[in-house]
Amino acid sequence: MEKQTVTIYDVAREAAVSMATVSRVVNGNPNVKPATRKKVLEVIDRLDYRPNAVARGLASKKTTTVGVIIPDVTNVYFSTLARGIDDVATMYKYNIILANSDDNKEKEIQVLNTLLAKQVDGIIFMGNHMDDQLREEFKRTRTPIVLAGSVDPENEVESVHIDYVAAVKEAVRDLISHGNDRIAFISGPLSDPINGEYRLKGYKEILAENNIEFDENLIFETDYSYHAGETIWPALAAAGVTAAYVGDDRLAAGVLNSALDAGVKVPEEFELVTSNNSEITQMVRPKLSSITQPLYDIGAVSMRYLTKMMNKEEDVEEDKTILLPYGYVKRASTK
Amino acid sequence: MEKQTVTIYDVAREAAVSMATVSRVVNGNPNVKPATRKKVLEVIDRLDYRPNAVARGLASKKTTTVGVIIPDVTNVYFSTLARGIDDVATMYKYNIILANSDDNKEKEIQVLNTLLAKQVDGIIFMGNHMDDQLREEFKRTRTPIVLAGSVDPENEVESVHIDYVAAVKEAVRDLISHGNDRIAFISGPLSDPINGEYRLKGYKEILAENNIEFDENLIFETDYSYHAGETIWPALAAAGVTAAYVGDDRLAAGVLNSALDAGVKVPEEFELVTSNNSEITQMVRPKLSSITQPLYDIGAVSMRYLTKMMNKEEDVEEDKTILLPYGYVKRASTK
DNA sequence: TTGAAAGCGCTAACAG
DNA sequence: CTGTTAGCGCTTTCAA
Repeated sequence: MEKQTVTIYDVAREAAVSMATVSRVVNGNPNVKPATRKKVLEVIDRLDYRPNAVARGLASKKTTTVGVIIPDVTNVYFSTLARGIDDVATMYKYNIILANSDDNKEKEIQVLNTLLAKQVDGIIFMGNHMDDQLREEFKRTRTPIVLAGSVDPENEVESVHIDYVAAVKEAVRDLISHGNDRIAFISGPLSDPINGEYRLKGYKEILAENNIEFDENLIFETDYSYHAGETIWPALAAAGVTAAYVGDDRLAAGVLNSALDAGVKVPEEFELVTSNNSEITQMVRPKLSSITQPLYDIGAVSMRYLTKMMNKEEDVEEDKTILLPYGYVKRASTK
Repeated sequence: MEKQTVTIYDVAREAAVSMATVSRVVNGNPNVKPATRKKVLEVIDRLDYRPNAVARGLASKKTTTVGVIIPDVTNVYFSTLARGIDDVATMYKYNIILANSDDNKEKEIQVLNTLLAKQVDGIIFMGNHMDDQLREEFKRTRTPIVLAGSVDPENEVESVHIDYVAAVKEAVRDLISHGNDRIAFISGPLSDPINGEYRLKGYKEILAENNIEFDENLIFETDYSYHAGETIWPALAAAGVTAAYVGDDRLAAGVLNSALDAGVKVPEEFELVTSNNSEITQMVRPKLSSITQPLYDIGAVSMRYLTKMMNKEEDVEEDKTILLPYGYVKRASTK
């Protein structure tokens, strides 16, 4: 039992054909006489030959692997996207190199470069903020890139996500319809376009449509953690809030428990809706009303989109951004 | 802007040195005169040269990427392990190819083979059951493999995890100390050694030590989902259970809510402890008492262990399994 | 300290 | 339908 590395050459010799022929049968090229194919296949089986993907990649300039940049796998929002990505990647015979970026600019760029060095055929990027530097890096490469569940305000790089503005409007509209007029907007960093531009825009719009004055004191900017929400109630109470829209489920669970632990009745005295409809929304009591997003599908569609770009398929979308449908489910955290 | 692929050859020409020299500076080989190194570095920078990792891999037979087989990234238990793995992988300049297996034997084997075809330098496997077939596949390859948070009952392949038997004993002991003598054991498939062998063993042992007769009707075998727990209360009630040990947090959240929704008082009428101390345990009310496992560390240590094996370091552990410390935190779900 | 040259294992024209 | 022949871009002896 030694460093037995069976190569295509060994197979060719044993089968008494050329390497080219072996290559053909391995790659399913139809131009091979059935008899020879059978013979080669037998030898491959007998020798337990396994094509070396690295050599293949070097020769063909295709690695059948795509890079996936993710802020943190540990966050269900992203891991769900990742699952969708991996599933369709597998479907199309691709593998995924997963790299955590912590949403950190330096890491993102550095990871991007090592992915490129590894010659990935494409890249799926998930992140909360796309800035100019990153956009520049993206433009420097000819490797296709698509953003999954993330937005590029400049709309220069292809992306797939939901219509955040409309979704937030729908959620807040529900709150307004119950008579609330002091509704908190609680989200992660407003510097993330998804919060500061889209969601906030939806929030403001629906307020305006209902003649409710926008009050800056009702905007609560935190991070995405459960912990951030856990201690927020006093601030909400001080602002005279009776309802809240929250941009992240874990954060929402924190907000909910924070209110509950303070003796507040939900939804009687305080209503809240969250944004991702992850399992968490149903594990807490009362269950959380939430915007629903087809996270798995966003990942899946992103990857599908990427395959089209990698194969230079003709029918790539005219528009660079694909919008998937969102929904809204009412549960016990709202009246 | 064309297919500009700058190769090591271009750099060599521009810098008026040989490819070998360029290779040396790129790889930090000390045998290069500072002056030449500087010159080469300048050209590299000017040409924006980026070494092709695939070519490198073919020539050196090292890809600096490791394969990670995971049942489902979407599960925090595993994604936390994965995060630990990725972080130390990055630290050691490795990248990770992440592949979901759904705990499915065929997929596992198939994924293993494509990983091997891609010439990964090592593999980290996470899965609930190691069977003979898989073990055979593992033994066929010379690529180092370590199990993270998973066990090989035969102890033939290296692994890192906690002492499940002892951990369960501690958790159940707490329940017993509160006077409970009809304690349910709720877990995923008993065919998974971690449940059927280790945890169950701990459960039986501590029962025996306290002269409590083992009752098979108190064993509830389900899957790992939240949903599975959500409907379990009637069965528990029928069995006259007053406490339960649960093998998975999501499952535990389901069990808890199932009891709560049936009007049962926790912990007054029903106590329960769970196993992974994920964030979920603190999001539900009452918060769940739980065994604590250093999940991130298990991932990190696994990867560190793997690097040692890949570098054939001398001081690889004598024993094939590394046990990390566990803990137990009491919260409101137990008296 | 540096260079020449032989591969690594496979694909992809190009002939035949 | 099959074989020949170049590489793909880099590492790695072996000499110098």
